[in-house]
Amino acid sequence: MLALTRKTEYALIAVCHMARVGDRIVSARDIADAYKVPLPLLMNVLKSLNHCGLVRSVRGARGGYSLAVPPERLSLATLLEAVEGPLRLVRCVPSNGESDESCELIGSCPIRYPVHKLHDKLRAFLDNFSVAELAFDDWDGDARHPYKALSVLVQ
Amino acid sequence: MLALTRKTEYALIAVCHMARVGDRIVSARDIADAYKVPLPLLMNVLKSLNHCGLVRSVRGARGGYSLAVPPERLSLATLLEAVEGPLRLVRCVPSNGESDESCELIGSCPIRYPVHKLHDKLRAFLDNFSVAELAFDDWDGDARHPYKALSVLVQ
DNA sequence: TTGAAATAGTACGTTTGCGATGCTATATTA
DNA sequence: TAATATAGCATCGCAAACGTACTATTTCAA
Repeated sequence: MLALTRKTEYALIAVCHMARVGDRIVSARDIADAYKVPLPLLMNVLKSLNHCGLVRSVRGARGGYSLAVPPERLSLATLLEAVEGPLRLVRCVPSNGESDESCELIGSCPIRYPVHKLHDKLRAFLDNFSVAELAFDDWDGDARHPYKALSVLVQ
Repeated sequence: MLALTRKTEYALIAVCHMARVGDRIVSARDIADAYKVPLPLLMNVLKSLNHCGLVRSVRGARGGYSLAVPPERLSLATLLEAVEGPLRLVRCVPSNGESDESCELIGSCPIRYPVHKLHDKLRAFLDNFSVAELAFDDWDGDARHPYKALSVLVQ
């Protein structure tokens, strides 16, 4: 439906939070409590992110997570693929050299080329949208805005 | 999963075909046969498009469909919404004045503003991508390309 | 006038993937 | 050694996507 999944929403929240606190280690519980995100789901997401090397994890008491990649260099495309798997607008796009899962129209599909072009444009769009852009957005000077308040709290 | 549904794929095929043949009326069967699209599903999609006024329908024998909007002025956003319903990247985006379905974080959500910004950018991207751009793409001069061949057939 | 072709509308069954939960194992700190 | 936190599974329910079916209506053409 061309919508983000909840996993991605949780990932965005977590990653933005980590971007804002810098190198400090934050536990999944901290994030879950702060943003009212269900803890078990958030943990699942963070496991995925860790598995892909986007965050570093520290086990044990006082453990937690921190970004393994500078937020300016972490694209939405990378984040999405870490959580939702290969990004493919339509099935016939061979994402990352994966299986074509060709739609039996292959070779004669009337929209194959243009749809691939569309896919590439969307991909480029997500490639160029960094987590930093999300986390450190300027809030048009509205000091009452919650993130503004948060950014003061956090550093 | 940030992917198009099959309904949308079928809609893209149908609409691109209609854009290429101009004002001629084509039946669902014609399109289904030409592109090996399952006829019943294609008909469902065309019904939706007709319901939204994007195509004109002619009933009865020799009936069929034709575009009701010039392809240059038919955006992907419009097409998507006709087939898949309101376009909302995340649930908390009140698309078209519809219900918020607020995520109980409303007012304190840390990524609300930036995600809305992302949503707006994606929206703009789809608003500015016309069906004509898909249907009449230049195929980099590859005359053997199937659409190229089709375009010769068709006008 | 009648049959064939085509769309209109709606309803229903099936499958898939997401959302959510639970459990055990492992590592670290106090 | 107890508490805290992540790692890695595995499973289950449900909503949405996917596909199918049926009847009604309209139009053309023989």
